[in-house]
Amino acid sequence: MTDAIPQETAQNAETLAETPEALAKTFEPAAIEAKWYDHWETNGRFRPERPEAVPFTIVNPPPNVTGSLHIGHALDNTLQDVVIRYERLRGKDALWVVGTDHAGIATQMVVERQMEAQQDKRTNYSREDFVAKVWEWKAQSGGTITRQLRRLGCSMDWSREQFTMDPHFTRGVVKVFVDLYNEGLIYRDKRLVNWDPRLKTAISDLEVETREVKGGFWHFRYPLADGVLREDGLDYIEVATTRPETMLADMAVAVHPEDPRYKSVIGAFIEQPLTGRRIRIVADEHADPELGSGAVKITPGHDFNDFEVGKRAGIKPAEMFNMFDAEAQVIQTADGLVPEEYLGLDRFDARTKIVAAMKDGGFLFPHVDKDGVEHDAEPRTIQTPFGDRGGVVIEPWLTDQWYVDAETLAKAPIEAVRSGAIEIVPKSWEKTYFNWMENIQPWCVSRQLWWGHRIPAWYDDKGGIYVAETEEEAQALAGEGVVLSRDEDVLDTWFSSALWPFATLGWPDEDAPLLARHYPNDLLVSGFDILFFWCARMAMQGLHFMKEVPWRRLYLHGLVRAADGQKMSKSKGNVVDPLGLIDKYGADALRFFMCAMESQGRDVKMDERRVEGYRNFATKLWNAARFCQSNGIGASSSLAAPVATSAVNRWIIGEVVETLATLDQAMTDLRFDAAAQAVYRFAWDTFCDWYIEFIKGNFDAETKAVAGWVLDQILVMLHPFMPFVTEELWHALGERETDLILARWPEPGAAVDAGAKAEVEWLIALVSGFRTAKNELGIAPGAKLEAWLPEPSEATRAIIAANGPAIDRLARLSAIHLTPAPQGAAMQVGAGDAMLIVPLEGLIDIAAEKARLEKALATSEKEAKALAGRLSNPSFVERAKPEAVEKARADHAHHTAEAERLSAALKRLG
RNA sequence: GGGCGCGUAGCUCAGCGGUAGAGCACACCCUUCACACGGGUGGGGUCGCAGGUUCAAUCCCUGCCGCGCCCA
Repeated sequence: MTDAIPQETAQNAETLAETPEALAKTFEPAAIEAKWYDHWETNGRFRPERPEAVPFTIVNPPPNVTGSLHIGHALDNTLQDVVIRYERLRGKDALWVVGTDHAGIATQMVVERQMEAQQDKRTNYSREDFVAKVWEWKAQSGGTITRQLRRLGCSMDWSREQFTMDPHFTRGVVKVFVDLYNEGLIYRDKRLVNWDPRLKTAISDLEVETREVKGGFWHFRYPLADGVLREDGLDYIEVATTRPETMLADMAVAVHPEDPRYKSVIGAFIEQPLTGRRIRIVADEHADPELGSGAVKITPGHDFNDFEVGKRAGIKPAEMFNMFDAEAQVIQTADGLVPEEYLGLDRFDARTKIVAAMKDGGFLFPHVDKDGVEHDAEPRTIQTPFGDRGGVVIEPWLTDQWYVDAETLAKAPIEAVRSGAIEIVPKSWEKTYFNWMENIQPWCVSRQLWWGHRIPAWYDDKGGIYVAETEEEAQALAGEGVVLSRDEDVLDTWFSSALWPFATLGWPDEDAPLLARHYPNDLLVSGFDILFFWCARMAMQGLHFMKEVPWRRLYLHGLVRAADGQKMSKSKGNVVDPLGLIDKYGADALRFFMCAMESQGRDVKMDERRVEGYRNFATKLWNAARFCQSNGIGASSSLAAPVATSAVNRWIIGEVVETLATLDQAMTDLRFDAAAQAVYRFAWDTFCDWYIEFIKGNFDAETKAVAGWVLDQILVMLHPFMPFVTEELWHALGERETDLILARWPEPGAAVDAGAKAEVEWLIALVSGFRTAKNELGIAPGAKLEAWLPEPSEATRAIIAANGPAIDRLARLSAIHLTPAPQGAAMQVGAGDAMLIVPLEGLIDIAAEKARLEKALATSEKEAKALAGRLSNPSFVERAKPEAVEKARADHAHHTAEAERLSAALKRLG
């Protein structure tokens, strides 16, 4: 194409394919992929200089530096690459930001695991030395996933690759923390957090997975103190719990204020059996009279519900008993009442021991099952919180942590989606988004880790807090001579990745040139599984700091599942390695599969046979190009469709126009499946199966020009989906002024020619009709026949006259006589309004031909009858849309005429 | 308990008011000079079930059954 965008035409000619050589018979992806990727990247093709062009921006969800490419990345990145390549071809200044995430917990775990393997551990090092080791590890192994993204063909701007712990990014993170603190949107608070006793850090609500675990419900006798009796005379209260060990930190027993069983003892005391602690009976609506005994033990320091009950009962968080250390082993409570024998026990060992002690003391009510057998506990399924990384049971633990006022920050993002400033695609996710955003809880952002962004807060020895971007500034705030120590904790990784859409563009530098041009981003493509973790938080921080939405559209795709529909997981052993699929079928085939299967709102089920099918598609295209090449059809020199006179050429140009419209619409709607299907059908069904067959043996100058042009349009339209094979063919077909990746999106400047379309469709009907008839009558497909067509319409006569060679070759008719047919048994084939007669006296099975025609007649009659029925219904004619009535009339006429032709044909057979 | 989604040909999936499609698989034919990773032809579906709205429902509404995910 000569109409390439000027600044890209000056290319290094040596890097382009030399004089076209004959293509090999089979398409072998591996060598081609490596060659072109390297060519694109080293020649800056992913981000050409286009200062005048409309910007288009996507930021890539940064994969963990620890990661390697899994099938979900393959889906996510394929979709982004398709969009970016599409927009780049359309001439936009397309920027695809790429980088990796430091992934605090995951990365620290990886390095610690390596140390473990060498009988070493993190705490053998200073913080600085350990962090240095992580950086070393990152330098060594951090590039795995970025290399793998290249194999997928992703055209990211590697020249600006980012890392969330790059100095400028860290500056952004620190500024955000300090600014939010100064605005009162970040604060330090003592409350219960989700504590992971394995990783020894707090985690956020989102990082907790609730799983069902088989557990027990133990019922205990809690004796009333001071000789108090209940109204019914009993001297104890029965409490039940799924976590008996927490009784070491019990601070109350709660009963419903209206519960008649306990009303009289509200305010009295319990003397706990094991600790001897005196705890008060409090009234609280949290206690459900219908549930168990109606009384619940309250451990405010170790249970989220109890924490609230405790606060309502006037217990301050600082006074709440804590009975666990960071590893969830029993420690002494502030009142010193935990018996020696429990100290140091793991929480689950403590549970066993406590149950035994209570039982021995006669304080356990056994559970009697339906067979009358006694058990210590009633078996129950317990909703149990687990850490998503550490995999152990989460312990609610009372600590000081940093919290973000998410509720305030969520307001603008909610409004942005409501107003349409952010469009969520598919729309069905909006409800989930609103539901979460509107019920959002304070976000705990501090993590007790070493790898990450250290919190910019300093403390003096009197508990004063100084938050500043640097130690000097903190010192200035505290005053000279005050001894400060920095907060030991780091920030939640998602706190930093929330800044990805703008910190990657240079923020907070005021003169960052990319920022104004590429923020807001145009689109974000992400899995729905990180809608809350990442997308929602980007929206919060983006709107707060940039005062604008981070992206105009948010596309959420599903998961890639195993062939049986199960979630892929290492433990199930059903993971499919995308690189293995690329090795086997090529990156183009895997990419096309991902697109073809990506219909909005549905998970993608892995189906290797489909990947294979799309590999076949690439080969099909390869061979079509090879055929064209061998017949002198090559690179087109025009963006616009060539001038065409023949019907077949005018028809195929119209088909390009229609395909392009379908494709553009699908891309606008982000319907990747529809887009892929449009190109697939055009390339295979229309171009290969019909157009090429029509032009075989007739390669005049016009046809060569049109064929070359159409093939080019296929390459351009298919390029976003299958970049490698298309780029290879692009160059193989002739000298080019630009690589395909920077070519121009089709602008045929032509329209559909209705006459040509009707003509070719008549020919297709003729050819198909003969193929079917021969097949059903057992006539060799290659047999050449002669046909008679008495009294053809003018249009039909013209088509036959103009398409002699094609009719001869495809319909395998040596002649169509426009005269009355000879008498005798004949095969009869319909095409449009014509019924062609092929006398085959003695050659065909008349019964079979009769059956064939009768079957077709029955179909036509059935259709005609159904339509007649509808048309005779007055309410249909009156109430249905006029177009529907019109269509029904036309269809009815068509089927009636068809039925007439078929009965006439049957009559001729006798 | 609340929310979302799914149930369409043997399989994987489109379609979502005018009477059902694709790819693969299957059957039959074809060593046609681009391609057997191919060409041609064909069989196969009461569109989960039951009601309702409508001239007309796979498509809209209600209920039910089954499956999955998310949040309590």
